[in-house]
Amino acid sequence: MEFKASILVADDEQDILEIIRYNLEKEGYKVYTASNGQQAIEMAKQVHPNLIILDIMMPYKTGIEVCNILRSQSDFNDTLIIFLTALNDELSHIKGLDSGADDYVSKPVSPKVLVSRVNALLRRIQKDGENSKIVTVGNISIDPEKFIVRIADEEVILAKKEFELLYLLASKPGRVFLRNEILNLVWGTDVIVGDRTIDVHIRKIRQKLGVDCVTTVKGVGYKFEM
Amino acid sequence: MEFKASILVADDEQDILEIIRYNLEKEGYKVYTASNGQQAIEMAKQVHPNLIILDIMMPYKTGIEVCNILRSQSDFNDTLIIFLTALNDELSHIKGLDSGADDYVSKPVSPKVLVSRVNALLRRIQKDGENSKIVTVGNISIDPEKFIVRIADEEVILAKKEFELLYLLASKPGRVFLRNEILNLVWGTDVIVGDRTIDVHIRKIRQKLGVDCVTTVKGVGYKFEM
DNA sequence: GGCATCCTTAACAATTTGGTAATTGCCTGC
DNA sequence: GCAGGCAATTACCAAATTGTTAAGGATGCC
Repeated sequence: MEFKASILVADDEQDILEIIRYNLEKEGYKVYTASNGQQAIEMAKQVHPNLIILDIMMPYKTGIEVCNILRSQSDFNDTLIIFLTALNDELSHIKGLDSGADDYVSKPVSPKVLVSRVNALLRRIQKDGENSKIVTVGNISIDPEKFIVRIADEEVILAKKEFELLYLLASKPGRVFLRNEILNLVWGTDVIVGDRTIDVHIRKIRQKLGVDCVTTVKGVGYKFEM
Repeated sequence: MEFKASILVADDEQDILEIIRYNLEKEGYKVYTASNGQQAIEMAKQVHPNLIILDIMMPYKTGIEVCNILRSQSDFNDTLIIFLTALNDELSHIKGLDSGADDYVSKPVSPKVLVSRVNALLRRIQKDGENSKIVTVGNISIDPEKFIVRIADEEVILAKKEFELLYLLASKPGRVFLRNEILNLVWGTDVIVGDRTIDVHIRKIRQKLGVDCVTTVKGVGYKFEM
């Protein structure tokens, strides 16, 4: 990934927009902007940013309205939202947070403070990405960076697709992945492969690993378990 | 779980500690307290709270020191930290957030605002728990993600239709499902199957589970109960 | 170019599942 | 006690699903 994360900033004051953009880009974020509530919603749907900074007082739709609309869509469950506002009264502070925002910052705010808060919020989701490294289940460990699978310190070489498939299953041991899920997550949505393809790869994995850790759930999918 | 989440509050002013405790407990949180930095660390290691509220100015160890110590241990990777302080200058604000805290609140702060911020932070981790659609009734647990039925830790393997049927019944224990309802919900409206089909599946479930938890309501339907 | 590996597909075997029909058993009302 | 209605049981078959194997095209590496 080229950028640390993507951020959508919505404010009707052009100056503020630019100041924030400058500071966030300096930190390595990809920044999108919108200058009113309606535009913010449209932009959010298009670019699906990791975090959205919303001014509350905006034309067409207030930040709170935007927040409510986005929060009602499951696509934006994981999107972080920060309110930015000149209102400093306690009530709107609470209202903002309770409407599903993750943070609330009062204007005037120094760019540095804002950046710090953005970093603090994004630190959590970034960690998830980083952590998805080595998976260890029982005496099997899978290292996606080194592309190595080890069973009791014995290295096993898997082909790319086999590896991706195994890694997916092992990332949530016990959980059943539907054939469709597997296709989407390993092959992607735009590639169409025959039904037997998955089976053949599963077979090779089972064969190469020697251990029986991939279980078939007929009519449903496959799962990884020791 | 009895409590929504557990929170450790560390502050050297007893009054503040009590006010915060009162307000958080009112919200349904389990609250632990510590009155200096050292104590906060010890307490954190013992109770592993979901969130820690740290006053910055404390004897023995400042909040920032506590934060750094805890953050350096992987056990506390997922622990949320909020700084609470009278210092309102920008520098400590940034320093606090950059040292790995998740939020920073300046004193004097109204309890309501603090509670809102706590809620906002915890909302994210609580969601993870909700996702588990595991149904548990008595000593039977049904996990649709892992496609597993457990009776007193004994795994039972059910076929797809059997599983779906059992999951439906168990999702509302005690409630009677009409044969028609069952057909619609498990088989769908467009598939037509004979009347005896349900019985046969029910029989297989009873047989495999070994426990008599599916009750027939003659002329009406079936229900799940222990 | 030649070789090896990987990915996919096709064909067939093996297995499991879901559904049906026939029979039996149980309860209820008469 | 008997008939009727409904559910339980059993055995069986067809359909759906997966396992296995082999083969061909694609790709990359000497």
